[in-house]
Amino acid sequence: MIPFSECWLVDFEFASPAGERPRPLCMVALELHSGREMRFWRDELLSMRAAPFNVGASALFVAYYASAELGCFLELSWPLPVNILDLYAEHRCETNGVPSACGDGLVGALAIRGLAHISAGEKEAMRRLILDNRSWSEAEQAAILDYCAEDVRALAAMLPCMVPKIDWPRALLRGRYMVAVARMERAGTPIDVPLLQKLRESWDPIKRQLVEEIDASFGVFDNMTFKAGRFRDYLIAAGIPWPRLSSGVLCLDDTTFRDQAATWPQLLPLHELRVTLSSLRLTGLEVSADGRNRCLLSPFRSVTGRNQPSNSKSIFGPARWMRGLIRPPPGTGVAYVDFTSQEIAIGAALSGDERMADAYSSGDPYLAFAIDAKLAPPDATKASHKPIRDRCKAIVLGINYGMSADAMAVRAGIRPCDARELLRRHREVYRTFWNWSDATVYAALLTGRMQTVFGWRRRIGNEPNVRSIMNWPMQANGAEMMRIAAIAATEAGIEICAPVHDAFLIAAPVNRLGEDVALVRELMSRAGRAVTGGLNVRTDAEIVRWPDRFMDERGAAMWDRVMRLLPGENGRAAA
DNA sequence: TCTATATCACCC
DNA sequence: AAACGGGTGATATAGA
Repeated sequence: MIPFSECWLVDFEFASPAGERPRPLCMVALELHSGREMRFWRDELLSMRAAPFNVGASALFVAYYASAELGCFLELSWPLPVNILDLYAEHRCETNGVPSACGDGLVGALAIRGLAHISAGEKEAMRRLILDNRSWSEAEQAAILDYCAEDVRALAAMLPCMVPKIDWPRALLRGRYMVAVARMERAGTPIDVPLLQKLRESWDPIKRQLVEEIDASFGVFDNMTFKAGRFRDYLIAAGIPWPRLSSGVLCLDDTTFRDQAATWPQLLPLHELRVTLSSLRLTGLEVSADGRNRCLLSPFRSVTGRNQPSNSKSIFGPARWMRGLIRPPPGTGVAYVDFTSQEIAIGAALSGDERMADAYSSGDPYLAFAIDAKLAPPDATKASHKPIRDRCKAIVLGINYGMSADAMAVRAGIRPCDARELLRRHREVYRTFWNWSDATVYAALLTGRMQTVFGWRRRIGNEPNVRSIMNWPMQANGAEMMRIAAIAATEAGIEICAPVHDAFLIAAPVNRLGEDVALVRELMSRAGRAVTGGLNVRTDAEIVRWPDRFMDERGAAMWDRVMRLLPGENGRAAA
């Protein structure tokens, strides 16, 4: 039963060139109970000041991937629907964890429910016609509207199948998140376009020059590509032994190179060259004419319910140093506000382990573990007990991922037996957490299901990965916390440029930036408490005002290196 | 010559 | 037996 008197199924067709906001082309809306249908072409939509149907409290707005429709609402400056049901989000929630045989698009979602729809080929043909972006003949307009109406009828067919399984309050919360997604996708991240242009133009010649210079003494490149065969020949000639993978091919990863270069320093320039060449990817970055990096956030795409934007299209995808391209325009600033050790807080709260919660609340859960485990005295500090704190940090972080003692030993640079001992102490000190974690894993394996506090679900497949199940509550509830914070912040009028898994980049005029940062932190804290049931999840904020550029300190060295390669004068990193 | 796969690098 | 969770994507090499 649908608890609304009106139920409008809506689909827009629109074009959105890389990085640009959507350009609505047409819309079809169908009311489920009465069968009333309306169709509008672009010019009519532009003349309307609000949606031509009820979007108030008594009506339900239904769409597939609603952020697209809501993005069109924002573009048209229409008041947004109060109640949103996104069948994409519900489809994902219902089938999450089961490999999707036909994908998670509208066609696939219909197919697994035994509902026929137009073929993917026809859909592609129509998309091409729509993206053609010219003026369309009357016949073409009619064809596009028919196609749009076809999708709306598909929604009408799918909705009754899904209604019995819908958890309304939570489904509507997910719908509300899709508004936040539309707003974040619309805002985008400000980019230093002139510098980006320069990098794009100069990179190829720079690369060529670097390869020529450095490869002169190695001869392992063929034009611009590294050849494993030639490298092997070089190694033989130079008498350097080299590790191989089980498949027999040479190990060419960063760690192996670094280790080998410690013994044969002549390899250092080659290693540096490989690192430099592989780290700059600018071709896919979607930047609009107004200097904003915008891309689909792909909400609910991962098993944990996290957003999953394309790494090449988003500025937060590639290596961190490239974030130096983020630069607020004159008169404005940006802030990167992230949850501090979010997953530790969630684990402590959901398990009810007060000792772990205290460790989190102390501000340094790693040192607190060292003290709790009696590896450091109660008055130890980060400075006084750095080595033991570092070891404990590696253990605590590894535990999140279900890491083995051996892997932790490698990471912490300690002996496996010492890592095992630290792990044992962790289980002992935080027994409540471990009992909960073990029980959660058993329950998941027995029932084949898991769920977050706000109802994001996961089914367990045939070959469950226990480490994945162990980590899922932390990551999935973390994603939930982010969704709630995103809803609250966007509804409060904060401009969120992008969500970054446990952080937001926000933008504001400089005279309001401080206030906005304070507000977003308060709203994130509230979202934290909503998920943890009261434990305060702390946040950190990094503020950048024009004319400075954004910089992640872990990327500053590489940024400077690249800037030195560029011809002419270039701004240094402002951390 | 094109495509599939393995490997690697990066993000949180 | 493997033993680090969730991802995307580029590239080099093998195979059709």
